[in-house]
Amino acid sequence: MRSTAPTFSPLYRQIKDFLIASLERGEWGPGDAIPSEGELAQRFNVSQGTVRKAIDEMAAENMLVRRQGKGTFVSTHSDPRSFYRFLRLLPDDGVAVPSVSKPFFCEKIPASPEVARELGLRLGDPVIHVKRLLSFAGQTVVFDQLYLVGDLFNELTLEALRAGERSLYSLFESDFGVRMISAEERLRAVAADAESAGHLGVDVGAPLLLVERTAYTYGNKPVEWRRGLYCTAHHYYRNDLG
Amino acid sequence: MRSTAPTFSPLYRQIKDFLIASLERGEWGPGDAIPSEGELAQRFNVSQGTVRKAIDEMAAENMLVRRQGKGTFVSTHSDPRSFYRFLRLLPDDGVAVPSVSKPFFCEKIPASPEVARELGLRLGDPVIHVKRLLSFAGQTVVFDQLYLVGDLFNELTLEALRAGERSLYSLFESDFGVRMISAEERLRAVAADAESAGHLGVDVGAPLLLVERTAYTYGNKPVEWRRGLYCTAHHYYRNDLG
DNA sequence: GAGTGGTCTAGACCACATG
DNA sequence: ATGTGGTCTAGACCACTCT
Repeated sequence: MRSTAPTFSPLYRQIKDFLIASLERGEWGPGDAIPSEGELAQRFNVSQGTVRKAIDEMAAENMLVRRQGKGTFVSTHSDPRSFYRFLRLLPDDGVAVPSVSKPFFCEKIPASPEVARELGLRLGDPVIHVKRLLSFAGQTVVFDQLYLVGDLFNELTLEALRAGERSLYSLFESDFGVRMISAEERLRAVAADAESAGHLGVDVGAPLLLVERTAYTYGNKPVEWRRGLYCTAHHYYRNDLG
Repeated sequence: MRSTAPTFSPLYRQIKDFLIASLERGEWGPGDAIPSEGELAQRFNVSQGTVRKAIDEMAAENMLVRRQGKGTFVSTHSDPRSFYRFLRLLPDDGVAVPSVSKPFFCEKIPASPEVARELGLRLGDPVIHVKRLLSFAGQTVVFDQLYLVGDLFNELTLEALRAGERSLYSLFESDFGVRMISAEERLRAVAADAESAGHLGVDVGAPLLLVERTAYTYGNKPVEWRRGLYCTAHHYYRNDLG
């Protein structure tokens, strides 16, 4: 790891970058343990403290999860305690409830100007358009429209989406090897149009929370753009300003 | 340090707690430099690395700001680069613009059930009720109603609120010694009522973004509850899911 | 040059999980 | 008993800022 050439990034950051690249290559799958700090230190010829600092940063960014006595593990969307953190909607009483996803539309289309811009594609590049509803306790609360980079989700079908009880991101991770690491959301209040009103069981013109999300995988590469309409009559979007 | 159970907290955490208590006591004011890592290490009879870890955590929580070569400083809401991070509203083009706050109402009232619950007060305890408008580029975009713990903001008047160009939190910090450290927000889409519609220049029933915020000072003590109505016709609420 | 935070090392010991 | 992450030390040197 020590390089003779003049380099401007500290050792622990080079190690972090190497580990991220390894994750990207799929060297260790979601839920797997990565090598111990001691072993990595030997492998890179650095002290354990240096490896530790690299892993600390990655854990802070939710790419890895440390568990004392057991090891360090690759985060996974299947594990609620580590990677189930993108849905911020809670019922009024604040008590989280399992959600049920009901996809009902899936089609490959050419990217519109808006979608192309948000996903960093060229106009007309293939994207997968998905529509789904989300329910809490039997009540439909969210109408989502997803646009996925076509090259990465080539064989995605409605049947595949409907299989299993997993979250979408968990499915993307296990079936397509695409892991969502971070996302940026833009929120607005809008009036319900006819389609949304029908899906959510509200009147046309009723206020809905519009949530537009761009989701990124390793290297801040955008892979999903999503437009969700949330009915906030009995639920709210929670945000912690840390 | 703890008494409920024989659970021991690590050294660096005890040091962190001590530093937080010092900040709470006002030992170092906002913007001041705290003692250097070396000096603190001597003072506590620990190694510099242990002090460092305590400060690292506090910097990650935005209580302190490190500046290489200069020192470590107490965060302040007056400094845009460190503590001006609670307003998440941006114009559609994404380019931040300075905001102008126009308070127009300030009155001491007894806490309603809702306010008492959110602020951890008893029903009827004194709170300060403030109303203000926020503008971007001459356009009124936010109608805020604040409820402040009365004991901490005893002499707050409309004149004081109007003095200066500072943000409210900057004023609270310098004039009342109350520093907002973290906050929790709950967002909903609602229809504009008559008062809000008038202030924001929209029709009654137009969709508005309702943002309810509880803000906390040191020790997670709630000191402000706020209900804001955002007109999101040309602005959006930005949220990063890290 | 003096003082600060930032990186890195080598080694010790503690706390937790598992066989 | 062994292996893992978590804490702590003492000291070295680097990078940045100011005088």
